[in-house]
Amino acid sequence: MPHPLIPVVSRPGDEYFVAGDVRERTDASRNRLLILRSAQELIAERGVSCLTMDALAEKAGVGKGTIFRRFGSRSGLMTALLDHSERDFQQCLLSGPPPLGPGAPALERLLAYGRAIVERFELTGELQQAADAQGWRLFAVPARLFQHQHVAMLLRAGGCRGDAELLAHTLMAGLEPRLLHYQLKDANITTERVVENWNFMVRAVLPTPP
Amino acid sequence: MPHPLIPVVSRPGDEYFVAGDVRERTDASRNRLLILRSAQELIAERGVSCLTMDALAEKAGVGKGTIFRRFGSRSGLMTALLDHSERDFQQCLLSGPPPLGPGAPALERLLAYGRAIVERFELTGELQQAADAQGWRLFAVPARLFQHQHVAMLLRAGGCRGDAELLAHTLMAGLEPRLLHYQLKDANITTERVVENWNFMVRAVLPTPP
DNA sequence: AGAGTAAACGGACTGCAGTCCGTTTATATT
DNA sequence: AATATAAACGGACTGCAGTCCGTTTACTCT
Repeated sequence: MPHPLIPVVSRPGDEYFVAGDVRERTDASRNRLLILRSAQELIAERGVSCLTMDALAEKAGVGKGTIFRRFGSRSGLMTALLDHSERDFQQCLLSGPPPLGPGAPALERLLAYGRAIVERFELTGELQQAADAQGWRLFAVPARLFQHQHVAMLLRAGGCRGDAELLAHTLMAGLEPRLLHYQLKDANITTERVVENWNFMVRAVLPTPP
Repeated sequence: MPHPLIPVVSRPGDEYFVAGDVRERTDASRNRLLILRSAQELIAERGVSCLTMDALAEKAGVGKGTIFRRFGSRSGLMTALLDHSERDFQQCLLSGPPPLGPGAPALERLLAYGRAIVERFELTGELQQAADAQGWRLFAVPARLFQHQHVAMLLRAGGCRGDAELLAHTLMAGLEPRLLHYQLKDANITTERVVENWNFMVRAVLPTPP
């Protein structure tokens, strides 16, 4: 089902394409860029929700089949559009400056993580929601798995006594794009309050420092 | 936008229809039952994901417009199908036997709530996910608001020191159908482990009893 | 360079959710 | 019983995601 050339986001350092050696044909590469660039333009003009695959195909000057061959689905396309931002973010977690990156205590890093996610939502939330769609395999997506591992690791490093793997799921569920959208856009809850709540949860779950 | 006759689930005791006095026309009522019954049959035969609105219209012997007039959307229909189960559940929370209902300490009631949600997922999870669809107004739905209020109330009653309203969101996010589906069906995590994790979170968030 | 081939292409086609609007009908009123 | 009217009805229609498959094309091998 996953086409070998569908772009993915796993860890920084991974190659952009799943299939190891196969080189991307030049026409394929040209069209990929055309499609992504056109998509960004259309989104800039009319917003994510107005982006139809037909319109995109026309604007990019390619057949609709080409888009689907490459990105698999509308949400696959959105995922690809998020790719750069996601890689940057992963890079920050892995080797950026503390407290987001390594070098700070686990607790601090978790707090920074929550704030970063909320702030990132302000920028890319609409895309994130569109990338969600169809969602019950959302959790098996590389970007998601990476972040889950990261949070679970920090929880363990912080000396958490619970089930780090599941706790990471639960905590992260509180930062889901859909929930953030509801809280920030519909329920008029401030960013700061959301971040504070995350901080509270994290502290509640980690043992209090001596 | 919400049609006056769209069935909702708010609190037990509310009337089934939003509009106060307007009586449902007899043909409307007959068709509503026809549609719901046919939907249940089709789902029993082929599963939720195979239920198309066209097939349903044909089986129920009504026009497709009639279905949409009444239920608004596919997920509205699913919500209506969940209605009974939801009402029963709400009833249990409000006036059932402890620890789910009143009479037990807040902590116990929260633990029971988590277990009940997970167990309910086993029965109605597929429907819940279908009712989700399109979801970023999911959180404004009556059934959801009710449960949110309930959990927030228990958190306050339990002496929680954080932001009860937001904590309720976050905790409940860990019991979302999509996440449960991933954990229980895809990741092969046991029910018991999920429940244990909920218990851990709830205990972490409430002050330890003396 | 020329042939062979695997991959990419494109756009007509399918299936489904959701809309629109002219028609029908249940109920209230006289 | 006849009339009025607001509500309900139904199915053709639209728009969009996603598929299919015959055609084209970029590379490889000789």
